[in-house]
Amino acid sequence: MTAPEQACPIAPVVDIVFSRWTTPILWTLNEYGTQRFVELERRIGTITAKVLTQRLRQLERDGLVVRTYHPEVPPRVEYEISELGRSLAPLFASLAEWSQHNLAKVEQARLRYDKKD
Amino acid sequence: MTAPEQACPIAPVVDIVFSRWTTPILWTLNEYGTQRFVELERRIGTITAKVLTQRLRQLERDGLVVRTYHPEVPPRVEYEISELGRSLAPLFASLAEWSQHNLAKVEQARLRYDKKD
DNA sequence: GATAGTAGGTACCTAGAGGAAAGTGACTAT
DNA sequence: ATAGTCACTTTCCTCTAGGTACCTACTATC
Repeated sequence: MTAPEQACPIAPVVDIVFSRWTTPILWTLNEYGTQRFVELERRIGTITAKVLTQRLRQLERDGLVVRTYHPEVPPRVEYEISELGRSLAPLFASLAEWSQHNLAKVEQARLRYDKKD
Repeated sequence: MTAPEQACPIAPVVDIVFSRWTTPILWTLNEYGTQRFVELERRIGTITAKVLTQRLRQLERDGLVVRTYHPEVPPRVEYEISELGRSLAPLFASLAEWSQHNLAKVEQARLRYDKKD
């Protein structure tokens, strides 16, 4: 299901970086630094523990997040953004800037489209 | 289903720009210029007509794509990227560059992760 | 009469993503 | 003895994105 985008050279990186929940997780880790599981869970708010686990595993596998397990009681696990993950920061900043300048235009386009017809 | 990401200021723009199939469509329109429906369909390859229609409508509604209908027989419809859509070009270029430098690192991280354990 | 091309629309069906809720294990605090 | 904490895991359920197949209207071609 990931194959179809041979027409687009950025498709693979989009799959990795912009799949569901990855940007809130990476953003939060980059913004607030190293965090434990429940901290992430609370800050992101509406994500369920199961999905958060899945996404963190995927991000760890892709090398964007570093997971450190401390075998204490109760267990403690810390997540931090990796160097590779941090290399996405300027990209995210560009996105935020585009958003600031152009999100309103998208809204206006939607209003126009929905009004007529 | 779009609400949960209040923790992340780029979440709205990610929803608009990086939802499924949008990058291949925008990329193709930007690369090859104005095109008809079947041209897009063939170039992207594995997309079905129904989904392509859905995505094009969404992109048109968001103001990223301009649709021009010529009431001839047989009907002719042309799609082109809008100015707002073109404003994404530098962003896509940054993504392509990140991809060139770091996609291999993601691959290596995956190999490491899958090997141990 | 049959077929193909054009740009879709519509109805039906299925696979998979994601949510809700409960369980786990080992220890601590009350 | 009970409840609570942490970081999940597991089971069950729902919902929707996307696929398949067929339909439209009109013309040209064989």
